[in-house]
Amino acid sequence: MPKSKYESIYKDLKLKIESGEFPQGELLPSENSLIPQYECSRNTLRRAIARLVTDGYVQTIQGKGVRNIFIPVDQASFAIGSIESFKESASRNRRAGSTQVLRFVEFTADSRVAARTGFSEGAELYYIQRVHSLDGKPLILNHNYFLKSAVPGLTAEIASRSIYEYLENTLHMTIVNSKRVMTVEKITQIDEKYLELDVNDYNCLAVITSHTYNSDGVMFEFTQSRHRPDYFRFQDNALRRPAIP
Amino acid sequence: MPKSKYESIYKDLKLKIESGEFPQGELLPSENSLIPQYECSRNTLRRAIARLVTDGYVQTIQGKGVRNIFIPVDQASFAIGSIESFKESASRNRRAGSTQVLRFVEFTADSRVAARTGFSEGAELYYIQRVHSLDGKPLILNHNYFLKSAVPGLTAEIASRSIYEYLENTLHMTIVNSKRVMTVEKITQIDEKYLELDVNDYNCLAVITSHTYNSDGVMFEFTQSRHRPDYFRFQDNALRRPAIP
DNA sequence: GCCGATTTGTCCGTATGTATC
DNA sequence: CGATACATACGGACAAATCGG
Repeated sequence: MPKSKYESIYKDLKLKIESGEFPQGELLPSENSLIPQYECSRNTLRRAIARLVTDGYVQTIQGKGVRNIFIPVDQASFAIGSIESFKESASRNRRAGSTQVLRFVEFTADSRVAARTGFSEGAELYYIQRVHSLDGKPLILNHNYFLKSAVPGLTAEIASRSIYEYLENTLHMTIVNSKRVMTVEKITQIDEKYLELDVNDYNCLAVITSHTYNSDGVMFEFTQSRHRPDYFRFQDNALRRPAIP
Repeated sequence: MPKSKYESIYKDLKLKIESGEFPQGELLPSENSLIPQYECSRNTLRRAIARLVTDGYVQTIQGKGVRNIFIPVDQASFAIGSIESFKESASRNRRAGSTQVLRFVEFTADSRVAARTGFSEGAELYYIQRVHSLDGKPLILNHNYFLKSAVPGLTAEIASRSIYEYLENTLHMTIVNSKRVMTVEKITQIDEKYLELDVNDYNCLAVITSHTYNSDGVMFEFTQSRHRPDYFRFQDNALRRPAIP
């Protein structure tokens, strides 16, 4: 049940590209030939194609056509540019994911926490510490801070399944925007313990710090994800020129 | 001399947001009030705003308005989601950047190189090894492979300044798309030497591997960038729902 | 080099839907 | 409920780039 026409066209084209229906490296059928197939206006088709561009699936070339530059990636990876929960990543990569909740506390942000997370001082927060494992191997240590007023009723039980599923399906919250910063940091004793690392092997890990906003423009989540370096792999598709359509 | 109307509107709004002309966390003037100011159609204005959304500058909320969620970042960082040369990053962060060319060779891709880079076997390539420094401190060790047929006339002298400047201003090539993968790897002796690292300190670094395409859809560059971990910082802005407008 | 056909890029005006207040 | 604001969709016009004759 796609909400909009351009989205269903986008999904259909994406599927056809992934399945190899369009030859790799070649041009897709022209706009004018696709428009009657989808029974849509030119703008609507172009919108669908614009999304394929930002996905890195195709490249438009003025005067020539739309080139299919899709390359399948078989390795497990996390996507950049889109927000994905661990559970979604696991299922996309067809792996068995599991989550263990180490800590679940409610507290009030003091000045130190406020400065670090971006929440205001005095805000009521949940702090959740979790380990995500794939095929039984611990890969990610997560430190989550959620704004209680925006995410009421969170429990350790929910945290052990999927917080995002709860936010979207139960609270009907719309997650929109996430500002993320990636860095590399030294491992701590906590990392060593829960990610089963050995300092003599890797002595640092990949850290992703994110501020996430809901559709009301409220920052409701601050998270630090600490990734095992040997299983960390982030993908990105960067555009130099246009960016939108 | 902005090429298009929507781009100049985008730049103007972006500037006004950065300069604090619109209050932080508040709504921007509505579309209908901005349209007469820019003397444009609604579509054109919405296109400009859509780019601000992907930049993480604003968030549109149906029925309410467009919220300014811009937060200035003062730390030096590299942008994800857009392609930027080292020289551009340095100047954006107002730092003194310098580049040292360690190796500059021309060779033919054998099967091993072809498999690793994605170029076809037998392709004529440039291989360039460079160190980028900021304020005299070596930060990035770059291994570049360029397709000779697409990037003719490259010299070590050009490589010591800016290859992208040469590509765009002299060869008039349009760089469009770059697929990137970020990982964390152990440091090698080469890294240790040129990035002045100490294995007893950090024993790994951030690696960004990228395949870059020009406007003809030709992959003309394969690059591996190895970043000093203590100065590595990548920013990203992720969108969960739409992606385009 | 020119010209015309094709193809993508930009821009406009309008109508309708949907969410917020 | 009506007014406001953003979201989707359509159709048309012209510009710019590419390609073949």
